[in-house]
Amino acid sequence: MTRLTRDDIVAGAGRRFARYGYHGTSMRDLGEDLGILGSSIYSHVGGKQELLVAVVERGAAFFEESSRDALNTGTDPIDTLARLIAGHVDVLLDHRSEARTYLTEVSSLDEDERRKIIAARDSYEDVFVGTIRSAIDAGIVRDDVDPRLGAIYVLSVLNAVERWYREDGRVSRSEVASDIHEFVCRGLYGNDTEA
Amino acid sequence: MTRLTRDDIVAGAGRRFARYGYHGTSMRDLGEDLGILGSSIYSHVGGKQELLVAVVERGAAFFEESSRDALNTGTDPIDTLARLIAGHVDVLLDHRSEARTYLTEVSSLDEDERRKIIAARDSYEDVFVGTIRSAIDAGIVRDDVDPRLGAIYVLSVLNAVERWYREDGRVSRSEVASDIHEFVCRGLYGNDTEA
DNA sequence: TGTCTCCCAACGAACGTTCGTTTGTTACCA
DNA sequence: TGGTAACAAACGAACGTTCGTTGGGAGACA
Repeated sequence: MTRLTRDDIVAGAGRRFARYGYHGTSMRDLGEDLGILGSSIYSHVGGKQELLVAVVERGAAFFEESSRDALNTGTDPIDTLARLIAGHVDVLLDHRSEARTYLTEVSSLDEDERRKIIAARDSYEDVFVGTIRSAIDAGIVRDDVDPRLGAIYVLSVLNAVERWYREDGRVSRSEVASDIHEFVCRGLYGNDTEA
Repeated sequence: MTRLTRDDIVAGAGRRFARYGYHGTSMRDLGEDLGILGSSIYSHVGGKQELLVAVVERGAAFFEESSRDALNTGTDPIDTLARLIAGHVDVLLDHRSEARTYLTEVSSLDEDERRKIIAARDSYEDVFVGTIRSAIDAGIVRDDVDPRLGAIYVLSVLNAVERWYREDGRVSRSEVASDIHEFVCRGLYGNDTEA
């Protein structure tokens, strides 16, 4: 029976929040997962809301880091978009609990923290918008695409991945990423394109 | 102060569940929305879980009806897909509370009901899968599209609409539907196609 | 090396509150 | 006058949280 660290508690909270939601999780439930009493959690953390903040901020940081990497290493708009997509899928599947909680429990955050997270989410979305806009300017993406709507569509497809992807399935995560990239670029019709 | 019907209660519950989630809603909260005491709700309904079931089943019925209409009136796979998309957007925006609760609170349902709803959701998805498969057979959709994945992508874009669409915005819901149709068919590149 | 002290994760009981729900009563409308 | 929507009070259970206590491990000193 080893002793737990604050990180253990936050990780456990993430798993619970992701599966049952913030309001569907009690401190005693969480303690049981961790093998301690609910009250013992307060040796590590100020309260339940503080746990949610910690989980959500971890999730936000993963996405932010991913988009920064894509912007730094992308050679052109479409390459950047491919990196954004692959990075998003990786974050989603490498950090499922934090990612899911980040995506679904924003409304359970207290006012101030919620504003911060919404701002972070908006600026992450802006990276997609800017990349698509650049691709339009470069003549790669058709010019009747609204960059903002396009970004929303791409992120909609991406965020849903976590809900249907099975780790033990016969399709790897990099295949998922490239399949999504192909879908959002070529669509269902997918006539040949020179890009 | 008119007296309320069971439908009023279910509608109010839908609004609360959609905004704050099932576990984030108390019977007293709900009563306050309706102008009565929380305990008075029990004059209309057996309990909280029964309210969730009623809301979710309404949501499921709307989607089921929409897909049936599309199948009955669609002239060809792509026309059917367009109708499925427009119908989905209409359900989402005409019945936001029920639709959102249906999409997000399945995990709060008791075992038996949850299984029923998941089955309903799967058979709704199957309509999209079948339509895409038909479109592949007809040579309209490229044959390297996995119909199941394609359906998931399309539904991912659709289900997200409710989260960003603003009724007072400058874009109508039918414009949303046709824009999404164009996106999922042609993608971002969107080279011309004869369809 | 032995022992002593301090630390702190974890306990277990209890706090006040809120939860979903039950019950008996009231007051209105058909 | 019968039926019932709504009230008001109360139930036990569960909630997030507090608090005094405990017990075992790490470092200091002899």
